Amino acid sequence: MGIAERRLREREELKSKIVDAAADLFIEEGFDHVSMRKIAGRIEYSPSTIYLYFKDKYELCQYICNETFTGLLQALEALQAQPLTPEEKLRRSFRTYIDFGLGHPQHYTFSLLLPEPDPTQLPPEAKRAIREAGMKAFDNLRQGLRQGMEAGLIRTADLETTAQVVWTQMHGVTSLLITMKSFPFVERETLIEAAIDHILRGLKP
Amino acid sequence: MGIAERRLREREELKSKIVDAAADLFIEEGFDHVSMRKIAGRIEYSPSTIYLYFKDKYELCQYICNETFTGLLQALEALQAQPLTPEEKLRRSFRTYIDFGLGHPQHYTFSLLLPEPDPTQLPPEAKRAIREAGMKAFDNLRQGLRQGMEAGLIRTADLETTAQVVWTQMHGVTSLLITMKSFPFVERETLIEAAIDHILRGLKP
Amino acid sequence: MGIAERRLREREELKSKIVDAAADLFIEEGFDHVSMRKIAGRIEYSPSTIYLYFKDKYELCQYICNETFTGLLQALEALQAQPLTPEEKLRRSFRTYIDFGLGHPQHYTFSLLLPEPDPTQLPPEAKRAIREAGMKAFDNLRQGLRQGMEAGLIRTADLETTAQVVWTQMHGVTSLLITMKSFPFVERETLIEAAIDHILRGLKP
Amino acid sequence: MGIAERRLREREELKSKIVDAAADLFIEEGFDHVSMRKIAGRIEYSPSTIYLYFKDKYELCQYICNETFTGLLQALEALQAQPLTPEEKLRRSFRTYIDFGLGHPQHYTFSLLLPEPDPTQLPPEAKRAIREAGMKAFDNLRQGLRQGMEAGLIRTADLETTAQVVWTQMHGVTSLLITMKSFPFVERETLIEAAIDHILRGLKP
DNA sequence: TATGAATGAGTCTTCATTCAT
DNA sequence: CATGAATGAAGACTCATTCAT
Repeated sequence: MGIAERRLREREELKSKIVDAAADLFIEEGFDHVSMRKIAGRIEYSPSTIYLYFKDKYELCQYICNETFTGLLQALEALQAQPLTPEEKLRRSFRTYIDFGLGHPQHYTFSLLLPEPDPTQLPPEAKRAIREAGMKAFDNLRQGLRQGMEAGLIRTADLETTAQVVWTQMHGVTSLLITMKSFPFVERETLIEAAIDHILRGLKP
Repeated sequence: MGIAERRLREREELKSKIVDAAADLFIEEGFDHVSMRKIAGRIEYSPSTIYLYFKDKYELCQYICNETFTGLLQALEALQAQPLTPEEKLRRSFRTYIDFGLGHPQHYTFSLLLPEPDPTQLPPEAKRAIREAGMKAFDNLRQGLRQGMEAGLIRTADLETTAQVVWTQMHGVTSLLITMKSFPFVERETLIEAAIDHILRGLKP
Repeated sequence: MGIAERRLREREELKSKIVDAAADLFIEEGFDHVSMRKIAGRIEYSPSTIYLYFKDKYELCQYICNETFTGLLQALEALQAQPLTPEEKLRRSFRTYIDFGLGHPQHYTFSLLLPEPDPTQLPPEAKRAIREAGMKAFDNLRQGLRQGMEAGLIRTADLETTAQVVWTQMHGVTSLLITMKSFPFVERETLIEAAIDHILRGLKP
Repeated sequence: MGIAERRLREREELKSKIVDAAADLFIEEGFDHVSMRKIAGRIEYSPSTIYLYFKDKYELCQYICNETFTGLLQALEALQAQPLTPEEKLRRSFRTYIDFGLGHPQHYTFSLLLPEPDPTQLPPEAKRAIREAGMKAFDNLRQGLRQGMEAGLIRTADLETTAQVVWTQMHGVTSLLITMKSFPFVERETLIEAAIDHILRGLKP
């Protein structure tokens, strides 16, 4: 059985290698300019090997995005578990969201920045799967805001609308900082904190 | 003379056709998936014909973007000319920006949503040209905020930071509404107005 | 009739312009890289205008080559008319040939350097016409050698063979100097004179 | 093992096929008129297959030329090893050079006949590589002449100039016989021998 | 006479994918 | 399990040429 185990382990390792190489390339070159050849080249395997692990380019993408969005969700949930004031939780979860986006720009882009109808031509089913984790993260935000309203920290208003507005605003900073690398933004830290302050101020009762 | 005029008109018409077809395709498929062939096919001309009107794919893009950004700028400037209170001007200019983005989603996308390093590999010079009009529009926003601060309508803070934050927030709604067509947003009008209110509230002294 | 004359003159002038521009481009870029567009662009006329003067690219070429070979022939004939010793005539006609080639490298190339079967795909009839003048020039050489033999300046041998050998040798210097621009030849003048000396020495009785 | 061997052999065979087809086409149509498509068509493979064997058109060319120039060099070196008188060596090396050119007309053309600035637009580095073997062959000639001078068989003169003149003369016969297929040359063997005699006579002390 | 418009055939090249081994 | 070979479709772009005006 040692043999079987080793085989399995090796299999997982190669899959990881593929995913990592692909993810790096997404970041460096963007989805459309990542080719199976380039991925294969980077890990020094043949292109056809990738097809033993992923049905096609799209499945590979889907896998990558799922994998990292799960990361966001976990970070947000970990936050809930911490002994913080609701306000602090809120502020920190904004920051977590933004940092996540900036830390995984290509996945963020892939899932939230690309316009529909889908320029990547991902099969709809794949796309749905990719966005699922995003939805869960959104849910987390909604819960946080609800608690804030219940605690009187946040002016009462339609929860869903409020959550969506807040989301758009977090997304605003995140995406422009990714997108407009060459824009002469003020110091990044300053901008992010100012944005978060602005959002919170807009939520005050 | 009638002849020359007709020729010119026909030329303009075909140019329009090309631009429209290209813009549509950008919307439907994204920059990287628009090919000269596809554009040509859609208008039932030969691919080489397009080259009589645009030097290359990049020039075509640049043209499209310039064309519409100019539109935004004009709309914003028209607003300044109107006899409105500074606050009203501000609110309306937010709305104008958002509506513009939603009304020209692909141009907006093309100019503001695409991540860098540039997946389109537009020559930097072209990119710069495209963004110039955007810059002017941003300038317009900055002036509006300055007036607001001077009039005491807006809490005093670093003008540049404030302008950038506000921009990210307008961009947030605009881009998510474009990007996430399938997300179960609340009624669009409600969301936009809530977002603008939220931004303005965050600006209050 | 003044009008008709002017028209004719203008026609000839434009034809000249075309031919000159084309010849320059041949020199600069070589036959295969000269396009009708480029020629037209250089004289600031439209490509289709050229077709009013030449049936196609090949006819244009043919014209150019004929034109300049005629020049070689004239130079050689002028030499015959001069009061020179047969030996001097021979030496000078070698020099004339070589200088002509170096002075019109592209025409020389076009007519004498291109391998057959014809990479330019000139219709055979056109090619024949181009080479006709070359033949006349060769004839001139043959006569010179015959006179040399008759005068006892040249070792007697088969005239045709001798003429052909001499031609290949003149062609050797000429063509390599054109072809191998980057080869570290000794000083050009030295090389040419040495080559001519060598040819003449080989001809001595 | 048998499998791997067969694969390797098949690979070499296809590579040969490509090279042969390309070389034939170069001969028939000239560099500029050889397209990857045509090569592929001739061997009944798809164009993209060629790219599995050669990076691009230039690499293919370079390969072809290198391959045959190496042949010239070897033939010349083999000659040096033979127990011949210096004079005989000289005469035979002239003959070897000429025969080589006539035997590989397209490679000869490609390397020595094409005018510069380069109509083929080979990247300079490729061109350099191609010409290197040619240079070595020239060196071989120079050594032969030096020995001849030292042995008193050849009139003493500047070695470099002499070598270059001799080269141009060998090149003269070779290239005209390639180029002017339709010229009414005297019997080829006669011409070649006469040319060599002529060269040697010119070298006599 | 001159031209602007248009095109079809052709250029090199890249890529996702399949298949036999 | 992994791969090397092969391909067909598609990519941007150029060019000689025709034709109506």
